[in-house]
Amino acid sequence: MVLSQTATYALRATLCLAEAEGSGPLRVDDIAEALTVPRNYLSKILHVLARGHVLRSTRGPGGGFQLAKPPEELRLSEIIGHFDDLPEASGCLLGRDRCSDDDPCAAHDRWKGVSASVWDFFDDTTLTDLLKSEAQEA
Amino acid sequence: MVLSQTATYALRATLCLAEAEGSGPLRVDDIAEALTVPRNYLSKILHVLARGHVLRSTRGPGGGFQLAKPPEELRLSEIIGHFDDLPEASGCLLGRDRCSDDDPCAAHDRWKGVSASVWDFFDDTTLTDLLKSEAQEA
DNA sequence: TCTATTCATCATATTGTCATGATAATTAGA
DNA sequence: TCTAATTATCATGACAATATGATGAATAGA
Repeated sequence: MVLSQTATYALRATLCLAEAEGSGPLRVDDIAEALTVPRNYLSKILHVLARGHVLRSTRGPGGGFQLAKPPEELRLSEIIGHFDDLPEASGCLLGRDRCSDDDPCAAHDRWKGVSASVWDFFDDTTLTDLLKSEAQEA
Repeated sequence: MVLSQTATYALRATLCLAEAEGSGPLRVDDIAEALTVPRNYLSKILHVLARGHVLRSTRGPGGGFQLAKPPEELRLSEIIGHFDDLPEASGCLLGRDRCSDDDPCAAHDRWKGVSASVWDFFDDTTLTDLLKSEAQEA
């Protein structure tokens, strides 16, 4: 997989919260059930996103998780970046510590463009973009 | 990192063997030292590549590893595919079991093109392509 | 203030990746 | 045939990612 299991869960959960935008917080239990994802594990993931100001959490009755900002402002990179190294940060394809235009590895020139297109995807796409695609289905 | 440590070692090792193309087999010890990579671990990796007909191994004095075919015919996908799931095979960004044009996830349409460009890179680039880039360096 | 609800956190288990060290099997050449 | 060289394989360990279960802390509402 391109993304870790953890990042995938995070993405699906925020997408789920984006769909429910405006109708109050969702409980971990409900999200976990909707996504068929381990409850406590998801809880920790959502907690990370809350600490990272992607979500807001409220405890007690009626509590749960909500998006911290409108879905059209939430880029996939903001979500995934809390769990996986994004291509931009993941550096050299051949694992060199430093690899730049000035000091390139054998793959640098060819890999650079591909790597950038992946980064651009994660950084340009918002939750709203994904919701739109979903709405277009069928 | 995009590639696992293991796949990175495999790629660097085959690149090393491509450079030495024609001058007889290289020993694991020498490759491991040249790449600063754990010896026994690399041994296992090279063994996998030999089983996968990417390399040929010969035991005993004067033995070692060589490419099983000329470097211009060896695509990165053939090497990496023995260790990592390539984007083509890694499926849905959101981790769905099945995700296709007919039954797409929310990210499918937008991710498809990016994913394909990554796959194309690994499947179109040969060891010779990388050696050429290296030669162009300063 | 009490209680039920809900997130937060801790302790632990499981699995896969990365890595090391020791030994077996094969082979070229003396 | 013997020996040294070299890959092949086995046993094991460290560590991170994934996952489970139990308990703590905060809060809305009675």
